Amino acid sequence: MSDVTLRGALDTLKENGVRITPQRHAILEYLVTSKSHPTADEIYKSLASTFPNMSVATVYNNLRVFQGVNLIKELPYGDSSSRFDFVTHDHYHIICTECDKIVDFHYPGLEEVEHLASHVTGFQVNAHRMEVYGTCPICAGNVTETH
Amino acid sequence: MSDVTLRGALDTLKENGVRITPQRHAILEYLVTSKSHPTADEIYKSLASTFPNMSVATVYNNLRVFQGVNLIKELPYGDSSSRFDFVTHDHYHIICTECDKIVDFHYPGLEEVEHLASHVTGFQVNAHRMEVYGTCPICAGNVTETH
DNA sequence: TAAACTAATTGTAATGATTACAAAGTAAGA
DNA sequence: TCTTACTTTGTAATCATTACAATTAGTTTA
Ligand SMILES: [Mn+2]
Ligand SMILES: [Mn+2]
Ligand SMILES: [Zn+2]
Ligand SMILES: [Zn+2]
Repeated sequence: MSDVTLRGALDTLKENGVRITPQRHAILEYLVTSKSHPTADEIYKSLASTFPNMSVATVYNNLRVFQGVNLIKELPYGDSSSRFDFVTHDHYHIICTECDKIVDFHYPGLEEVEHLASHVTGFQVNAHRMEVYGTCPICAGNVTETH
Repeated sequence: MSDVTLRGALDTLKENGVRITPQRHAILEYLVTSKSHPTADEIYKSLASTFPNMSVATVYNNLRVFQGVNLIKELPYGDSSSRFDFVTHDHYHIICTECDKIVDFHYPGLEEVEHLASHVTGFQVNAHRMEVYGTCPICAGNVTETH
């Protein structure tokens, strides 16, 4: 099924006239299959064995290309490096402030907030971002490690 | 009235055993009176005339001290520098993606999202962040400049 | 196909915000 | 006063990201 997702992503590139190079294919595949939210450096390091000569600049370049055609979203964080999320459907993130784990969750209906914000500020609204912070079950000690 | 706010902030420092140095007083005053969301560098530059010898490290150090006693909040952004918000009451931000203007707005009741997130992920929830992005009236050209 | 043009990658230097750290200064207590 | 902890300062280091020039690869044109 992530096979299908990858194929769809490659189609999107084609439709937008973006060449599918081996590097792009590999970066995209990594984003789709690793269901995590990797940093540019994580992608770079993970592909180093397959592409020993790939430049870190190539990773950044192509992450920007992918953002340009809405295949991925950047999650910028102030202190550390940005993380990248392959876009399937809209969702939010909850982040453990102890171990930095990021978990997806769904919540409907924050368009209401967008409307209100637009109404009281006069802005034209395009998007919003929302993140919940807390402690994950493992860090909270509520869960016995699997053995 | 921002006089009162500043005095309250200084009290908070005292209560927490944090010394009130001239630099701390000035940085805090700047945060309270400028109702904006300044960067560390903006604070540093604005106080340069009064404190020609103040180090930029002092600004960062004290911004962290103020965060420690919940007087201010950091708004980290991936690409550019963090902005700092003097904490009065809870509110959200709407940000113009053209000119980077930040405007406060209020919205009640996102505790519901926290609850749901906690329920579906098992996290203990502490906080959330939410920002709306769009185009401000001036950048959208809906407003004639004041003259 | 060869030449010409365009897009993509690479390597490396530069940028810029933030932090680390050591030295010097300042307040406070015994 | 002596001692200790706290604070500031100046500067070097860090680290993610970007800029840029050179090289390579792909595509179009003749
Ligand atoms: Mn996600
Ligand atoms: Mn604010
Ligand atoms: Zn955790
Ligand atoms: Zn604007």
